Amino acid sequence: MSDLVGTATRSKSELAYSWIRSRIEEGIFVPGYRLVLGAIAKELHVSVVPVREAIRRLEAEGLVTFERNVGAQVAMLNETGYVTTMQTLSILEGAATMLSAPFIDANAIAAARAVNAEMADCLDHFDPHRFTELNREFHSILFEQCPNDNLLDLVHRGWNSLNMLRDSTFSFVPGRAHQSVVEHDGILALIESGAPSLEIELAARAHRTRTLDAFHEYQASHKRPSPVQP
Amino acid sequence: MSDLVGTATRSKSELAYSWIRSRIEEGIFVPGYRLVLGAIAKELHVSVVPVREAIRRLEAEGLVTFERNVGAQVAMLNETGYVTTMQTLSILEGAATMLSAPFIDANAIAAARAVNAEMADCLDHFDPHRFTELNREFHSILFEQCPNDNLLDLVHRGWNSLNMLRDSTFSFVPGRAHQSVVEHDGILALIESGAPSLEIELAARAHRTRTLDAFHEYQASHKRPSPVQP
DNA sequence: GAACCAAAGATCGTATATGATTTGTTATAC
DNA sequence: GTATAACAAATCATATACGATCTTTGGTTC
Repeated sequence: MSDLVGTATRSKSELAYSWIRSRIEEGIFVPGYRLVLGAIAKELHVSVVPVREAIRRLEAEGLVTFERNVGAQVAMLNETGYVTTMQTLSILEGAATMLSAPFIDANAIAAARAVNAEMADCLDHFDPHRFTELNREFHSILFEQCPNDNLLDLVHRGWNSLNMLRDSTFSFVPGRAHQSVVEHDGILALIESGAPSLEIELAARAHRTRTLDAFHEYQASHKRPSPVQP
Repeated sequence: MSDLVGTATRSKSELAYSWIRSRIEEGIFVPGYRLVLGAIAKELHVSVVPVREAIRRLEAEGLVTFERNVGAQVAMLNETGYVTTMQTLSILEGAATMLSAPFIDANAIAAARAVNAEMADCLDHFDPHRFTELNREFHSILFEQCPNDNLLDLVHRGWNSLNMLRDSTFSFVPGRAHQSVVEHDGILALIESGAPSLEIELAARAHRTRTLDAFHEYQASHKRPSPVQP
């Protein structure tokens, strides 16, 4: 409705796609939630065909799992899935940071520092939701100039999958969050100083790897509640 | 038909998917070839719905491009697409090699060396097709043990896209092919010697990067024929 | 009471049909 | 001869309908 100069008419499949996707991102459709074609179709006043197409697209992007003759549900990463995705992200983000570094100017660095400072504030005022948001923004600034679109695409895909656990219980674990803020500053300083690309890459990668380690510690001390299964 | 103990009954969508895909891989559907839903459906004696689904899946995998109300065609990588994909592959394959290294035993190394030797033979007997095949096999042996499935998946996806140019004119350029054989040996030696993981990763990545450089040189000297547009 | 079987219900998979959009073609004006 | 407009053909997008498959429920047997 509030489309500015958007596409003339959005396809029904497109509509279903963005509708489901935003529901997932907003946490309304939690991991494990069953996506029933007919129900969604009825809700959106379209037939099942475009809904089916939308769901398969979401499946390809890793947000949804689909089983033949059984149906679709919002993806639930098991622990190994989480670990491998984080590991892959450490590789991809490291490389993306390295490739972006030469194109990041003083303005971008200043903007990133500002975001990072606000993240620190969030820690004081205990605002996990905003913190997660800012974290994403920080990475966007960092990668916006990456000359390899293909690589960026894979990074976003990884973020998608990880959003499955975006219950902000973990991403705001004080220890991890604080570490994140500090290391962000470190990476920015490296870029600013014109450090060798490999050094930048390894720093960025190590950051993500330490986040993964923090996740493991967190797992060990807290039992995660099992996801809702409506 | 010659399914051994395959799925009870393959879905039509699955059928269409693998049919189109193999046609692309065999070079029957060349880059730029238009994929008309109705025509394929008729050919396979199915309706357009599963064909449409197959095509959108291929689109998600990067083998096909699709435009609303216009149709699908086999993807054509432009030069920047090729470069970015190669760059991404250098990163992914490097990391995969590093992660696999600890799990590659003497048998696997021997097998890889044998494949590599046959690749050298192919150079003498000028057998580009077999060479490409062996190259893939070599990489399979190298990555089979990678503990990160997610990463492997991305590598395969990259290979898919690159297959678009699998006209074997380039992959068999003598200089590049010979270099490839030599460097494969180098990587195997590194793994065998128990070199640090970072060293292994960088070697593997550098190999792919040099392949990309070779591509550029090749481009400079040979004008690629523009893809067929039926 | 537990295990098994059968029938009902829910949901998916696909064929067919029709409306919507794009592309190609022909005729007319200048 | 070129450009434009109207029309025709091709193709895509989606609704509807029905058969296929899985899941669940209720009953029966041991």
